[in-house]
Amino acid sequence: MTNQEVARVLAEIGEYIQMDEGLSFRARAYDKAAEIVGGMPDSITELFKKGGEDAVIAINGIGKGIAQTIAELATDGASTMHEELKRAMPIDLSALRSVEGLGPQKISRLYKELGITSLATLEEAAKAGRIRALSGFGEKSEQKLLRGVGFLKTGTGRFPLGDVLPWARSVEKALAGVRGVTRVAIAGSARRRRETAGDIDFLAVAKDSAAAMDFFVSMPDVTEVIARGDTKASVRLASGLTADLRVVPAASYGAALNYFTGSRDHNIALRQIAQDKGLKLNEYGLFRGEKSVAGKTEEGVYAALGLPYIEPELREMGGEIPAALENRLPDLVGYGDLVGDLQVQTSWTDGAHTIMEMAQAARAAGLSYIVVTDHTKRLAMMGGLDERRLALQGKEIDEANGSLKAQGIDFLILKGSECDILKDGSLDLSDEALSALDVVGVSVHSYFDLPRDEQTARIVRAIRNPHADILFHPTGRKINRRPAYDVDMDEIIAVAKETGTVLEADAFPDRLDLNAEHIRKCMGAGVKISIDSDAHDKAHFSVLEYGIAQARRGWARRKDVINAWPASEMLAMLKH
DNA sequence: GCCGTTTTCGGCCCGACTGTTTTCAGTCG
Repeated sequence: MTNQEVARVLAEIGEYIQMDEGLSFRARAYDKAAEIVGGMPDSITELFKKGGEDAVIAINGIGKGIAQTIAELATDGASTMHEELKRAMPIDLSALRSVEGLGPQKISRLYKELGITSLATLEEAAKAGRIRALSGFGEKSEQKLLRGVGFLKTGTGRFPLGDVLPWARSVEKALAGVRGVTRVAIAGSARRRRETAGDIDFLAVAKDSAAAMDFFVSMPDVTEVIARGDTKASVRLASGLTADLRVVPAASYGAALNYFTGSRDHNIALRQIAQDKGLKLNEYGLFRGEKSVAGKTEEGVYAALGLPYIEPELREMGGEIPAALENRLPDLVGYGDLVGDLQVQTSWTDGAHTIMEMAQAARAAGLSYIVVTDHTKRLAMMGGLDERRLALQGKEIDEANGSLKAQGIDFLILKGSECDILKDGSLDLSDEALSALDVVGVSVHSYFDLPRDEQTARIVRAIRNPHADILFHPTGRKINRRPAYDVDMDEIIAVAKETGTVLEADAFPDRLDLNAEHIRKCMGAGVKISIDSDAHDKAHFSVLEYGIAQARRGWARRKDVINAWPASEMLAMLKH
């Protein structure tokens, strides 16, 4: 069983408990355990198999009771408690739970009093007007549930950050122009730069919140106002995305920004620290009794808690609190730190622009070198380069460099390749052709369905090729389109460490491959990464930001990222 | 159900909004 599956069972048990007890501490314990297991980098069932129940109990937040459930899941693939709860109430809990406004207690009543077990039976009952008859429910709740079901049927989940951040920034700018608004910020998971967003949170400071609220609920793409109070509004957009706005006084800006940035668990940990110091932390500030101790700035809040400032990308309860307490937070790679781009395609294959056009665009984006990495012949559909055309391209690069130099422009175009990894792990170009290149990237574009062992062995063979410098988009996943191929990344990382191979963090918003967790593993193993745009168009250098964000989420420092180094140092590293 | 250099018992994060209430429960983040 995967950690996600175990987490789901634990969370469902927690929800069932909530049906009877409300959000009791027992229910919370299951909820919390689900969060912990879901966020663990290593397999909980493997941990149990190796270390027994004791190893599981050693995890903070998991005690004897929940460890027993985990033990059952690891050995039988099922938990008696969970099975009994499901038997007593055979409902599609996760589907019903995803309806806006429907929580455990209402779900329980709908089942007991109307026999509602699924989205279909919920919709039927609502349409027949049977829900409004229940005490505590009314016509409005019934309509809201109906809208909720309708929304789920249109089926949208989380949106790639690259799709929503530009929109969020435009709203941020517009909000800043609303009368009375003195500060605006994007908060939530978008500020933490999670690779996808389910909603977007905005925070504003305004003397009079009404104008900001009015603006927010009447933006052109709002299709539904879910809530609108004095200080908080929530809307649904045509795209399916939800957006929240919260307005706070200036004195609370830092505390509120911290609160609305999350993650939820990070906030809970901070409040725990506050509590231990006899303080109370909420979105309005940090208080000792009635007296405000901090709250105007985020830095001030952290400082008053005895912590250095923690960057939003780290606020995921991935060890940032202990690291902060011990003053060993990483000095993260910065958004302006990249000086080169090691994966760029041109019109020689499937790119839209010429080598020189891409070089000029990269320079305009603040870079001082690029590596031209067109596809190779195996990708015939894209006009992949064979050895002969690659040599011709090399001549064009020499000429382009000469022309830049003649104009006194300090910019370097390097020769490279996105060389295809064939089914058996051999490379698509001859050793002779590869040895003429400055940087050799290798990548998988076929046979995604190989068994795990075979896929891993194939990629290992490719990166063991002495010419291979970088493994491009190592897992092949495309967000919301296809999962990663089945590959043992721990093994790949171990071999990369041994061979000095660099692993790429492809910055393209639908790839973000490596993801933050894998980058974190690379950091742990001492494997270097490159953050590349995978640009196919002049406009694509802007996506580097998303790759940097994921690298920061993976605790990468500037010195861990080879294209944050000058070209000479980067090349010296690749050639050992 | 989990946890503990103040505790093995008695705590456990905190507040806004909605709808149905007539003082609050449920949900959400």
